[in-house]
Amino acid sequence: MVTLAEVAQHAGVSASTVSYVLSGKRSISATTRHRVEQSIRELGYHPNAGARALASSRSNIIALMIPLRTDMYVPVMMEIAIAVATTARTHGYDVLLLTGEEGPDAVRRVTGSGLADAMILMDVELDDERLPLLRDTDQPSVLIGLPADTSGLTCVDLDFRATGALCVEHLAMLGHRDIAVIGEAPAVYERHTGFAERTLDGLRSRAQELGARLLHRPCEGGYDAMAVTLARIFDERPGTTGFVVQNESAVEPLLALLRQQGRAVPEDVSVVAICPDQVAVQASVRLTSVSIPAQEMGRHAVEHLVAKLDGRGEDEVVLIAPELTVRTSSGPAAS
Amino acid sequence: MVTLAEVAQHAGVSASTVSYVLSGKRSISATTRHRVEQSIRELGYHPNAGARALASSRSNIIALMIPLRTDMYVPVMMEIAIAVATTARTHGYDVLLLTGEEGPDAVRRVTGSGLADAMILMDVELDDERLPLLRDTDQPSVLIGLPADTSGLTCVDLDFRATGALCVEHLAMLGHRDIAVIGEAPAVYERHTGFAERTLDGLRSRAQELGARLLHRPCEGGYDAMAVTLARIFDERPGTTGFVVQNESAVEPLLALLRQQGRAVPEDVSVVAICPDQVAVQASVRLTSVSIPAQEMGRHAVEHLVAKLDGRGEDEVVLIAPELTVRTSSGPAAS
DNA sequence: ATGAAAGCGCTAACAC
DNA sequence: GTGTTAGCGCTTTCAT
Repeated sequence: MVTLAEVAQHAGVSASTVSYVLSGKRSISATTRHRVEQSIRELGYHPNAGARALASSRSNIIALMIPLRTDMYVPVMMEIAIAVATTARTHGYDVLLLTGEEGPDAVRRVTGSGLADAMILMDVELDDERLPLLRDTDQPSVLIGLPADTSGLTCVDLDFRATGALCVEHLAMLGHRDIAVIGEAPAVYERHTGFAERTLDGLRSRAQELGARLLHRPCEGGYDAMAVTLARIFDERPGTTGFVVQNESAVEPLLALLRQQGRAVPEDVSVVAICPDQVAVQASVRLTSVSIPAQEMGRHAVEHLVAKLDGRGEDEVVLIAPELTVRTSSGPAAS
Repeated sequence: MVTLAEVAQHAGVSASTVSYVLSGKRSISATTRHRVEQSIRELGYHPNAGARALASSRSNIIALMIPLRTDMYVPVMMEIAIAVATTARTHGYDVLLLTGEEGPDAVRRVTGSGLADAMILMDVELDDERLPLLRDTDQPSVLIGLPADTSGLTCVDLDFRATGALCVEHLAMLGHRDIAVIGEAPAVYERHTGFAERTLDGLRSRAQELGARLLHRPCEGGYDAMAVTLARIFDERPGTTGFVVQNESAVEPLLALLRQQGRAVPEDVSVVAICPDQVAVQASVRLTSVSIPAQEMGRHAVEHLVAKLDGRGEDEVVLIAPELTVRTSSGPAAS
């Protein structure tokens, strides 16, 4: 293993000079810099992470807590994780992957041990038990998702309320009066996941403003569950012509069932999905949808964190504006 | 920040005693152990990761390199990543998330800096450029996936050759003679991904042995691509009655298209999928499938790594035997 | 623009 | 069974 001292000796300078060449924290003459860089290359030197962390009390690591569950939005989580990792690298940080399993203890462990300089939490619940710890520590953090009380926290999320509103609006403008919402699995609502409730809020209030009738039904994924849900919906509201789907694993079953029942999309019923673009494009009908900006959220979270670590950056709530892409699953209501 | 020295003082013992209580590397009398543990709790002590890494030259971190691409098996990757993270925790390790982006440099950086004690590589290509580096270093590593030359390496993977054979066997036993294989996107084959080629090998050799005719077609995901591919297949081999699908995003489109063409599953055609169980169960027809044991692979990789780090554990190639679950998408060939 | 040297908090000989 | 102490490799004052 090559040490900084060896590099210093090889280059004929002192250890501190090598250190400063590396950090750029003080000016170095061009000649010595080049000599040092040359030695570094020749010897294949890599600074020791532990020593660096100990001396500087900076690990250059960002912790990312992902949910343990894989019942929901897996591709989105993955995309966020990848965006976090690649963005972090461009700022000189690595990413430590934590699962929700340890719960609040993970937060204590990471902040207490100096393993990471900052953390990003995904899958935040409305009243998340990790939040008090985050408020108590001076370690910067960013939530992806929105808890009930955001005071003293930085959050990044899609504006799900606006997303709900946008979906209803699109359908209402097309003349749809009876709109059904296919939601996430009941468990998601039971654990009060913020995005699901906020979407519902947006859907409901906008529907009321526009005089549309809304029927919301949570739905487990899959074909069978969707069949039951759909039957109930048409039972209660036979005149339903608009659908909003916020459940990836219900999308294709819904389309298949509608087809099977002889209801043409978009001639007889319109469908708007809230899902990643990939899902919307690959579905058997190209879906009008609001996409989930996974990459943007991940990138944003890291950049905010880096700003905080550099002493810039305030606490704030960033809500990303939803964008609805019209594809071929929505059209004017049959009259 | 609470240090080990402070704990020692508070407990009225020396620093080394505290250290040994923590590591269990020498016997401590019950009374001192309790006093120390008490102090640790009272003061809320957490060992400093950097200091520990420096002094012990062990970071207690395992690096996990995941592919940057998200065109394939995203839920599987996620499941592996989660299994790796949780298993690692049970052994006292944390997981550093690296994307393939940096390529071989990431390997150099991590081994060189002592950031991680070991690494797990996913998405290994047949002739992966990271392999020489792994062979050169004495840092333990495990590949999830199988390169062409496994000498000096430890690998864990589903036995895809046996998987292919098993699928053909199942269909052949049911009397199917003309079998079509819907594969991954062409790009996957072009980059010589090991699992895709090995599956194909298994399919082909077993088909030959059993006297079945095989038609292999790569396929981009999605409905439109699948429609084109399917048309071609029935064009070339009108008598096709068996399908093997190894492409998650082709599964549902295939089923929808078959339905649309009036080909009943499993009465007219049988379908066997190679995919996660979740996909097989949630599809519009419950699919006979060979599942991808993501959890098992992740767990296995970590446990092998931990064994190596503890001085146990040999290099070896672990091929997990495929299991085919019969569901309702396969049946006797129409005669 | 460069050097010397004092730690950072912990581990692991080495003593007893 | 416990204490003493010398580093681990780096950063960062304080000098010059």
